[in-house]
Amino acid sequence: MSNATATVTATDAATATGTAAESPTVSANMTIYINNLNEKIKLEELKKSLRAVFSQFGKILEVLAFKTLKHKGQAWVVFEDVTSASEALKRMQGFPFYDKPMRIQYAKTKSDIIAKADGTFVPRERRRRHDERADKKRRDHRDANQAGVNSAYGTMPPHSHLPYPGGGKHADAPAAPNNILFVENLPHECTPMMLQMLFCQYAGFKEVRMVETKPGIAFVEYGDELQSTVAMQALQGFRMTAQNSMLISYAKK
DNA sequence: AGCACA
Repeated sequence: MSNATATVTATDAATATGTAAESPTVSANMTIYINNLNEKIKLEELKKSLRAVFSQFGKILEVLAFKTLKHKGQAWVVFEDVTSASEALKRMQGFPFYDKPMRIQYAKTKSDIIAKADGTFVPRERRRRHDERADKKRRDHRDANQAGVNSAYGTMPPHSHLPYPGGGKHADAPAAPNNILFVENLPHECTPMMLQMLFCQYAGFKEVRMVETKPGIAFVEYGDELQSTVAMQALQGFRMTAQNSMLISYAKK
């Protein structure tokens, strides 16, 4: 008996240590690092949607995402304080976003925007691994402007080639966050009134729509996508009956 | 898988 107890204790200790294996030496940070994001989503939309989904946890200072090979499918959301970041990390871990569960960790390092605010910012040339230090911004007389190709406005538009022939959405892409929720797995005896009682608790509620010929699903409309997102978070997985947990996603438009 | 500040 006491042996067993000792074993359990040892296991607990091992487990506690093992927990760190999920996020090795990364401690709390005001910035969360998200990966496993759907790489098919355009950056501007992705950042906007991340902001929509995460702003419920606190003020967001910045959302960063890049499309380079090394950084596809990843984003950083910078919160104003650590508490917001922690809450976001916990609550949104594994949240289905564009059909893929988000994987969230704390960022490994402090975001520039934070460092700038607290005075610890050091310009990047120091920490960039091997920056060709060609342009050290030397005080040479201004170099001949090379036909303007490197001007601030010379960058390629991000949409120079579209991944899908349709020019945008393709069949299996989930709907982007929007003001209308799509609710599934409802018990067949569920009525619009029952749903209204649940969904009208959240700000911006407008209406519930059900389709007679399609039992088990409903559409719930809010004033905007922030409001619909809050309701989704709150009611996701809500048990209507022992075998009916609501599955909520954004409606396709 | 991949931790940057375009």
